[in-house]
Amino acid sequence: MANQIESLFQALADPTRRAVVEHLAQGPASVGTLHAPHAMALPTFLRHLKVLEDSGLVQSRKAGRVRTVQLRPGALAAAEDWLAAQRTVWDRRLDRLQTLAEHIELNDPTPE
Amino acid sequence: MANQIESLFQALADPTRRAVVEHLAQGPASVGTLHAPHAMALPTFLRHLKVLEDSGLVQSRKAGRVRTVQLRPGALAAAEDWLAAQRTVWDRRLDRLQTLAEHIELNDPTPE
DNA sequence: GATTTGGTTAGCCATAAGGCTAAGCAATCA
DNA sequence: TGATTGCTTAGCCTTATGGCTAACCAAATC
Repeated sequence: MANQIESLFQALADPTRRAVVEHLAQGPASVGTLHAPHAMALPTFLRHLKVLEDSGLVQSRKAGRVRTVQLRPGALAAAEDWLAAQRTVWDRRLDRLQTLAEHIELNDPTPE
Repeated sequence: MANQIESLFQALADPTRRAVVEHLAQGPASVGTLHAPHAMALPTFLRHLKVLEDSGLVQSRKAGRVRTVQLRPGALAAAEDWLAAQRTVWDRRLDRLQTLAEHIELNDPTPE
């Protein structure tokens, strides 16, 4: 599951792949359709799709000679959870600092 | 600020860097402290810190010979927002499909 | 049944990313 | 002031990543 997060962020780190995710948020699409707006060779694009699929963000199946790709519901959850978790701890800490500052006028948060 | 998202996900794509973020969520720390749990040479580790700092996730300043690093509040927001946005469109779509399915008995969208 | 179409596989190339050692430098400490 | 500590810089190496072309295969089409 830690490896899940790994490949998730990895997959989302590339602009082409994020664009594909955004496109797919509107609904499933064929490889060709997804490829069209991207100025790169199909094989190159296909590898991006593979990364997305390996990360679990996307799934696809082939009907005839057309492969249709769609988002996998819930796939973003892991990433969102991680981010939320960080922010939670963090915010709580900032609250504490804030409280502290109100007491001792710490206007230059020199740490540790 | 699309480039913001870019470097954000990029920064979070590496396990060492995510670990540093998790560590820093507990509070600011010196370079040495942050480095300790990681089995890699300091210079290597320093470059991870640089990536984090360049992405805006982290900031640091030097007092004497010690550099202290801390999280930048709100830095994760862009990433969270992007994820939330995708999920929103997506979920709405799935709702529509659900509705559709109730009408026409589309009971197996199972791919793979 | 030949040709197009949509995707796939294989292989090559250049750059980026992540790792290392060695050496340097400024602030402390003995 | 000399040694130690905490980082920093420079440079090198290896692998991963993102891009390409060429050739191929199977499903539609003509």
